[in-house]
Amino acid sequence: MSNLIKDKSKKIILDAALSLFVKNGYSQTSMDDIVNLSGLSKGAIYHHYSSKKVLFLSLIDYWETFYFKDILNKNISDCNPDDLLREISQNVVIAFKSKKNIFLAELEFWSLSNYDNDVRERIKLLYVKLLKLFKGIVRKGISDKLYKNLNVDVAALSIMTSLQGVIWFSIFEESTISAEQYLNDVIEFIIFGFKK
Amino acid sequence: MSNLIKDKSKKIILDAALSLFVKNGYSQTSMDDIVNLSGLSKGAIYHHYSSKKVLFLSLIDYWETFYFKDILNKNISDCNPDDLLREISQNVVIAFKSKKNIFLAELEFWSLSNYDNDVRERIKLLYVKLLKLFKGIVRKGISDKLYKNLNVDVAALSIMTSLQGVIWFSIFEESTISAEQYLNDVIEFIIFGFKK
DNA sequence: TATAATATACCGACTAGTCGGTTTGTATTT
DNA sequence: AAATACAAACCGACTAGTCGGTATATTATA
Repeated sequence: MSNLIKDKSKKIILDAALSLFVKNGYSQTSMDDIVNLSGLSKGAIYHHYSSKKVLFLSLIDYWETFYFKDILNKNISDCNPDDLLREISQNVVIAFKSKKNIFLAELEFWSLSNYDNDVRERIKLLYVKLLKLFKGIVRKGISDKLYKNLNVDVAALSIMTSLQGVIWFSIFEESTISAEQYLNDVIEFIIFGFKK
Repeated sequence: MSNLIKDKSKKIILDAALSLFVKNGYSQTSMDDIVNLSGLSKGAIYHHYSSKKVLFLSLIDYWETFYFKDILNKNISDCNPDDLLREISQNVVIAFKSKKNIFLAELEFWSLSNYDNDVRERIKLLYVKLLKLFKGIVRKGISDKLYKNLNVDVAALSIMTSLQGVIWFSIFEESTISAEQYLNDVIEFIIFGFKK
């Protein structure tokens, strides 16, 4: 059978698994749930993924390419750091508006990272990539004499935690302020703080 | 039987449950695990807590009084906003150093909030309290002409997300920077950003 | 004060059901 | 014919919650 059809089945399984894991959590989702939602059989799922955990780990890859490709592929060298940070923030806004699930998935990844080494190591990789990007931007800002002599590590972590604040919005909807407003304001706030 | 002995048993159960939920997660912790660690019987646990979920919800109260009492009882009126923010940050540092579990528990609470309304409403209460405190501090800073005319909601959320950044450290230990250093720096960074 | 009556705290075997994973079988493609 | 892709019945380990019963403490009564 062609790779296309094979990949199609895999995609069906991943889509079903992602939506169920996000909606009900990893442990509260049974393989039978995934069987029912995907329309495929248990045999089919175990043919493609050797265990529930392997399926979950594959989901992280799937999720990363789906969501983070826009952010991780930014080119630092020929860009204004301020605008790049605004752009990244906008990417998060767009992602939040179109697929709130993305951040709920991230929360699930965090949670499992706490008691599973394989998941933690996999997620760690992602944050190393993200922090590397943020550090690069901050360094460019400093060498361009745009930002003051910041502690690059702390600055990068501040960007990350601020952006990750949207997770909060994806769980606890707050009426007085929208996630978009928060992100737009907080990134300006950070940029201001970075300035000389 | 005296309330003292009754409360002692409850405390034993809560301590056992907290450490297990944090270590292995809610779903991955069985009532039998709690039976074994606490040394009490299943009957005893179900005598005090009608279900696993009720036990978990009680744990949130237990956790809140244990960790957040120092922070939530701050008095705003007669204090310098800058110093109060530093003090709160220090409370978080101390909590992190003495009991990393606190933040892993918070992560577990977040995760379950995602797919359980009762848990979400309970946790929401906590964040409303926290945000109210932060908003009060920011408002004081503004009226004291210490801070610029900030959007109070965004500023409060920025404080919260920055402090919650320590959760990241409790899962992914990063060698280049410590949680303490992060917290100390990020609170100064925020205070600086608030200034006129 | 002694005793009876009741309420609370606790024990642990048991049950009904769930879930991850296996096995066996079939259809399709190469 | 061999390998791949899938179907579905099945298995054994595990789990939340129950229940009949015991022990201990508190209150009522004589």
